[in-house]
Amino acid sequence: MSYHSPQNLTYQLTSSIGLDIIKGKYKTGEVLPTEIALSTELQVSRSALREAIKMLSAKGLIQSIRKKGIVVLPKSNWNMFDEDVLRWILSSNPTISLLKSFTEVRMAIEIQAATLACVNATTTDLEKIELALDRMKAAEKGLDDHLESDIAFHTSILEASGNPFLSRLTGFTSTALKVSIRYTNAAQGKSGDIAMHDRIYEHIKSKDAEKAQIAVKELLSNVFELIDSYGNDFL
Amino acid sequence: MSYHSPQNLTYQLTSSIGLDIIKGKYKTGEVLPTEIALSTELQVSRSALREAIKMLSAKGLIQSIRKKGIVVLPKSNWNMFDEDVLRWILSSNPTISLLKSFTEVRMAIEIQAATLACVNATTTDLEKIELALDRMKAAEKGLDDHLESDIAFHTSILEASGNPFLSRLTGFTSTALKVSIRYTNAAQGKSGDIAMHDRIYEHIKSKDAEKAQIAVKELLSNVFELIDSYGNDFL
DNA sequence: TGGTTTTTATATGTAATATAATAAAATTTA
DNA sequence: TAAATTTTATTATATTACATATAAAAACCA
Repeated sequence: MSYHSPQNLTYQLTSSIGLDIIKGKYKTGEVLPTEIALSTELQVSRSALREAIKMLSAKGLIQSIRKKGIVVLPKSNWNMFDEDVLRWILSSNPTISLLKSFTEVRMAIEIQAATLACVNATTTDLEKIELALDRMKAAEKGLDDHLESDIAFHTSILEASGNPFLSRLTGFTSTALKVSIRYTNAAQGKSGDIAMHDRIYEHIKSKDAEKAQIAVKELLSNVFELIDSYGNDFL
Repeated sequence: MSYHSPQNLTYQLTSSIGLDIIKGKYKTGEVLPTEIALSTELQVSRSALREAIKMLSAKGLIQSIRKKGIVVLPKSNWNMFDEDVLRWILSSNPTISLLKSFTEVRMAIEIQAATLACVNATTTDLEKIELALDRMKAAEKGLDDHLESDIAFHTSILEASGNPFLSRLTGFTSTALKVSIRYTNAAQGKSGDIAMHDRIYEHIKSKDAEKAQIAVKELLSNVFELIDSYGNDFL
């Protein structure tokens, strides 16, 4: 899903410096080494480095100021909904608290998406949700991938909402799912899980917004509990 | 709030090309003119142009591909929660439907934020909300700015949520408010408006999540109706 | 002819260097 | 000492050159 070639030097630099910032090598308000220092240190041209710096500033991590240098912006400026930023944060700092925050946002977004889907979902949208559900059932029998089908289910609801902002949060949700599952290790195969997903689908199909909301809330509350119980082994 | 100097050439290019893409001058899948063509056309160096291109690709609007060129990515890749992208979209295409979608997202986000604020808000957080409320009341008497104080109120609740993702959506909400108000022209001065804000604050203060949720929902439903009624004059 | 390989052209990727603009720091001057 | 001036450090912009990947064209071959 990364739309930058990883072999691209500029993007490699972006990731590397971005990670350094997120890991706290350079803290808020601090200035990075000068462009010349950084480019010689990393053995790349100043142009390549500058392009990476521009990408990071486009994502809200840093700001270049003449004569002063490249300063790290406060976290409140970081584009948390940028997939790169999200991935960098999670790959370096996947705390339980962050996973919970993730789930809280999912709760807000997915409940609204389900509600809107009850009104706006087209036949095609509904088919996509059902298809994802079928894949989840197939995964139970080892015929498909648990994680991928689960992601497909949730993103198809976001898309069915008919809201362009919600439907572009598919990357957020899929990242959340990937990380949650990697760190809680559980989720899949839990009995009753499919049933809950099924219920969400049925309520959306029958356009019962209230019940759909409750069903989504129930499902995500379970994720919440899961993070709490399994999560304590980590961090 | 823009953290790039507007006099900065690279950023000017970024905005200009970004707007062109959003306005549909270059459509999804199409390739932009080559770097050399663009830079000569715009009378800037190739380096400056390339830096702008990198910023746009960091925001998910385009992707540079060797030999093929700079292609416009589908809208599903655009970072809609990036403030630049948001502003470009709204300044060129402020449809009623988009304003409604905005409000739907606010609904999702702010209800969750209020709920969490009931649990997580610190004394300082509550003071900030109250201060914003006081400013709104002052604005009623012409002693403060309506829009600014309204924005302050809503962002302070997002911050009080204690959720790092929600608290970084302040830019989204403030943009939504600015645009909504510019295009509906109304909202401020509406009797009962202050009262509703007051109620939200009181419920958060007394940690009554359910009532806070209802109050936020009520307020935003009003915004919704406002867009519907006033909005039809536009678009 | 039709498919395969080789060549060429083209666009982005990377590098190196020079100069401009600018804001902070240091110095000079009244 | 305080204001004006100069120096300096850092990013900003421009220019040029070359590298590299690859799509398209050309040449080749069975």
